[in-house]
Amino acid sequence: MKKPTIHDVALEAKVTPSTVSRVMNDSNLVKPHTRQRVLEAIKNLGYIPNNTARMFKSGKSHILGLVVSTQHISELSFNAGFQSLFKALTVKAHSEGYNILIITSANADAHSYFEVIKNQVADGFIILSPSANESLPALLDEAGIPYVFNMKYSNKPEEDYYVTSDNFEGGYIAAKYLLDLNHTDIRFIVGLVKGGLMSFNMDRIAGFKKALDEYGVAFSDEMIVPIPGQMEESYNLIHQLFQTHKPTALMISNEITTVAALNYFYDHNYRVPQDVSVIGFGPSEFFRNLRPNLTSVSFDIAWTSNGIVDLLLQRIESKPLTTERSKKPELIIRDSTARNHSTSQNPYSAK
Amino acid sequence: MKKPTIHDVALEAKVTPSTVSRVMNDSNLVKPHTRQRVLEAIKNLGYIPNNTARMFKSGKSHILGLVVSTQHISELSFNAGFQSLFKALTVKAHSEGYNILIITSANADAHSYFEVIKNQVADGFIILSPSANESLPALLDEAGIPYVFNMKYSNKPEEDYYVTSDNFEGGYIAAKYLLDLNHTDIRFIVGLVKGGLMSFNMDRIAGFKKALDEYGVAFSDEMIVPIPGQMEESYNLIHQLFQTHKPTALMISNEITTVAALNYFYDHNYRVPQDVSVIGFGPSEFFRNLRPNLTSVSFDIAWTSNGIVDLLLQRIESKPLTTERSKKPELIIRDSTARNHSTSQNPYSAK
DNA sequence: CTGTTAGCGCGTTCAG
DNA sequence: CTGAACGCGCTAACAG
Repeated sequence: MKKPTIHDVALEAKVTPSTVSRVMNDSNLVKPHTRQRVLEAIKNLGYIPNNTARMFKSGKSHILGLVVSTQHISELSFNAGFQSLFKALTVKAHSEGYNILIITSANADAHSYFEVIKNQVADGFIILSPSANESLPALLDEAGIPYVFNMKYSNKPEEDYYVTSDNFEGGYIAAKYLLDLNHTDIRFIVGLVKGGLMSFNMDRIAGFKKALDEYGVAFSDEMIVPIPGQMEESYNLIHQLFQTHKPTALMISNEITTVAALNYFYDHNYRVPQDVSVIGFGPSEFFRNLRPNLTSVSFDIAWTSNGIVDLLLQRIESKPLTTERSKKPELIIRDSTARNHSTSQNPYSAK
Repeated sequence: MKKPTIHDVALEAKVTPSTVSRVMNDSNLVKPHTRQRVLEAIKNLGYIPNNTARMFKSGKSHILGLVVSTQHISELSFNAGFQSLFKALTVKAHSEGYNILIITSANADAHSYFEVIKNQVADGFIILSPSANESLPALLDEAGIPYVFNMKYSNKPEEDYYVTSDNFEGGYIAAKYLLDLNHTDIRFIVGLVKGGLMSFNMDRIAGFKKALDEYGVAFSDEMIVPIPGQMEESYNLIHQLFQTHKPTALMISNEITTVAALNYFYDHNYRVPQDVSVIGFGPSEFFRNLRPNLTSVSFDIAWTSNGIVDLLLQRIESKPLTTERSKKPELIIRDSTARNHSTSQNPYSAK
């Protein structure tokens, strides 16, 4: 009835548990004949080693905790970036002999995150899009828990464990391309988490500003449109935006809002790109499968994911940290962007 | 340097490990003053209990293994059903005090699955869309490993642990609605896994046939169009299909192919629903956010997910199995279906 | 209320 | 090549 242990196998095979252990771990210190007997006993009893005990004994779980906010989980649909990340992390972890444990926390403050994390079994943690404040790394460091973020976290990158796309560059190349197409009346729609901007959006905005600056176009706060929600809320806010003033070009920092915008344009007979140019941010495959095909700043999420896992494993194994932290994205030009022929200027940024 | 153990805390607080353990587990058998001392020692040393040891001791991991094929993982984008399931399972498991461990297997045969599963730490397993053959339940049962599938698995439901949507009903109501709209030239596109039909698609097809039968429309094999692939392959096969013969209505059993079909129609100026009616299968939110809004057979994935977790926990805790195994889906009528005015008949099913 | 004792299942010494 | 002995960190049973 009860599950057989290594001891039961030992009795059955007329050896000691040590020998069974050696067989289980492919030690070559076992005579073929003995091994044979043990193997048979294992089969007879249907013995399955207690993995918890093995973890306990070895001190390694071969599990990586993937920490995501419940908000993030609930945004899974149409959130192509998260999907790709999740997929690539899983595949990479698996190829390194690790499994992914999903850990969610309803509250995203540093203390809640830490509480949840420290009660988990994992060799290290991948923390996605932390909106927790800056004390989280300190808590984790103090507890000796290895972790890696998927974005810059503090303002001191040299103390920071993360692997990310170069978001500054992303904002920059998107804006530059639109400016080249004679757009100046641009809106940059960025997601909000709990009312605040994530670091990656701040970086994209900085890149956006740099491009404007290079082209002598004045920046104004109205160009940044924060969208604090999901599909429906995004849709409504796009509606509101276009009721007030129709920009000639949109940069949209998250995929859900991008879909919402395209749906809005479809429903209201705005033509993309004739009436409005649109640039998305995220994994290329996603935008290729939208209609119209979307010009997008394309992040190499497989690269990021591999880097995150590599860096984390280096930390876990106390090896030198050789992983590159950042990679430049690429602008993929498709059918959603066109030259601006109107004279429409950002009404707010008139010099 | 080394992480402090319960023993170190005991020394620091001048008590025994048992007392520390009591404090950690909120036992009320500790004098407030002693508790205070222990709590301080814990804080001073930054003590974090060894979760592996706790798991080992208690024999429970509070982890549910989610077994998915690597193929499934790689189809994550646009696979709304899987996304919803994943999300809802995570949320539900979390609300029950469990975490989800992602387990993937490149090979989907029963033996590979079993090998992977038995080397994992989890109290039970949720096995998604198993394409493994029927021996998997037997292997699991023999090893005493609790599991639940997300679809009927064997042909003996009474021996089967699963919670699913009623797929027969799904196929039936979709076909019936199209028949009511005067469509007879219908194609039912179903996904293929490793060249075979999953049980849920077989059920949907059976429902489809029943409706045809009720309306006196002859079934022919050509009405079932297997699509063995992802976005691009789906797109090409839709193209091929419409080159050969244009049906007046499409039922599409998976979301990726649905998107591919809509993209194909967009690219080739087919109007939905004027030129072709389309019904999707999956979670409602997904189809509501497509353009045109898609009529769909809507599965209550939250219900299914909750049921899967409930049933699994009942098995884990050896409680009576009270969970319902199946729920009828609902047909949500939106903008992608219209009455057929042509006289086009399924050329293969002419009586 | 607190301490003592014992053991979960396994792997790794160290002897032989 | 195999066995005996020990301990990983924690908790539960039993004493006191």
